Amino acid sequence: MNAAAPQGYDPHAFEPFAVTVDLAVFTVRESRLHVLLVERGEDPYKGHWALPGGFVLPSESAGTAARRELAEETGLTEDTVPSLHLEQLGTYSEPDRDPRMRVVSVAYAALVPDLPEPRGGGDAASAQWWDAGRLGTLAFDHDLILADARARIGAKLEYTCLATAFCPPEFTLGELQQVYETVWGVELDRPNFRRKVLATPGFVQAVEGPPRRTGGRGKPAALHRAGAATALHPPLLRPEGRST
Amino acid sequence: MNAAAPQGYDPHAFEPFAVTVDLAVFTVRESRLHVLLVERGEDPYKGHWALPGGFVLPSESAGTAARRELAEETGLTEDTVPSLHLEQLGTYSEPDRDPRMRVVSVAYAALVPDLPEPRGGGDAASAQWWDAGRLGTLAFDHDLILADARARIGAKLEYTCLATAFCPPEFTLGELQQVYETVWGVELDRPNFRRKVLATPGFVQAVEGPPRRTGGRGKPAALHRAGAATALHPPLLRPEGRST
DNA sequence: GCCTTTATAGTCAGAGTGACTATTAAGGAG
DNA sequence: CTCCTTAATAGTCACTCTGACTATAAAGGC
Repeated sequence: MNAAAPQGYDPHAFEPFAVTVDLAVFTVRESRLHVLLVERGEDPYKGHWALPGGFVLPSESAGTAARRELAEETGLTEDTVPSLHLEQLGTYSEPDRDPRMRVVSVAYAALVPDLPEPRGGGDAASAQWWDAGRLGTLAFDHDLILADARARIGAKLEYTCLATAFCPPEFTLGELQQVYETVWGVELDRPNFRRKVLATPGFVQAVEGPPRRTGGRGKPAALHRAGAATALHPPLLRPEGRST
Repeated sequence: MNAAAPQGYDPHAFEPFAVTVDLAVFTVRESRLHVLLVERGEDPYKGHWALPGGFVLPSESAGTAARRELAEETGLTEDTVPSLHLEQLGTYSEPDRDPRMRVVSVAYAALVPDLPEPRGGGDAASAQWWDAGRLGTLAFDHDLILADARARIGAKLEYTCLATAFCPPEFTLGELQQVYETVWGVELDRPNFRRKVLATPGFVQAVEGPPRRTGGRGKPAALHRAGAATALHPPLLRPEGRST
């Protein structure tokens, strides 16, 4: 049995699907990984929390739709969003994943710095940050998507410079280390982390001048910006085993 | 502008899409990376070569459809296919990627050992292996998909035990090294490669008994099987830079 | 001033790797 | 049968990177 001759299909013989995007938007707040969720107002799963998302419009690619949804849900202006890291995770297509109809969803993971509060331009009045470690059961297959997203992000921190996406434009190495410790759920040795980051060309660049960090106690830290590099070579491996 | 209230969509307000799967099926033949392609018999791109693929049926997930197509195109029996490595690459959804209609395609990469010849059970009479290094322009956005697939496979060889998927059930370390060299396009030092593979628990396991490889000249090599491990820790990094 | 906290500098041993050299065991040519 | 070639396997050595520490510097709180 075959759906059609290879690529030589009849334009009228296709099955209609709805295509949506779902977003796993992560941030680090108070040393905890947080995810942006929206509360469902209708059945199915009324009252449950779900990943934000929506339909892919006829004129959009899935990536464009994801970026649009991200802007709406976070309340960020359209000119801030392009700088955010948005990454396609995978596509979820089990026939029964939505009880009402056949919906195929392209999942994206987004990494944002600690934002004020979600409510902004979008109509997602009930959007809210949740501690990713203390979640109940989400709607649809969003538990699975979220688990995949966390695994992917954790793995990507190992061999890319992605961690800076969680930080504000200027940050200290201590803050960057916090990102790793929070996402991986481990503690890292501070001098070793510092040595590794500084030894990787293009990971971070020191901000000139004597400006230093205020706020807490202890010696002020030098500020850094994200560098031009995207890959980490050799990688910064997690203490224990791996995932993937 | 928003496609719908977050997840609270009207079942009738969706846009219809066709959903297909495209497969990048790789193998290593004669020290060259090969891809399985099919020739298009109809416009658009009539006469061009394309990745095999087809529609996702109403009762299937994309993964199920990909596995079905893989069985059809390679002519492998249904009971062999489950053991093959099949991995979701990503979803391609540019609005104009198919000139006839809106088609969203979920791409998969498959790794198979060197098979006799594709033609088998399927109706893909024109399926054929092509040297991945000497390809013309493919139909649709399949050049992009194929490039992404090669990048993904190359990266995965670094930190997973995936290379054994290209090998027959029993193989020599030299054959395994060939896989790395072919996919990465580099030469590796034989003793070092051997040391690394044997030092990774669960990567390969020696086949008992004195049986040894016949065929070529030179000292016979011990045979191995794929081990239980899936991750490579620490990774086997490519000599030069990275991709991703 | 003294203690606490955090940033930064530096040390040292062990694991892992790249670049080699050496040895063993086959087939093929004379 | 030998010698030569080829490929597998064993072993060496230096260098890099990392984990585990120790030490110093610079802030705030008391």
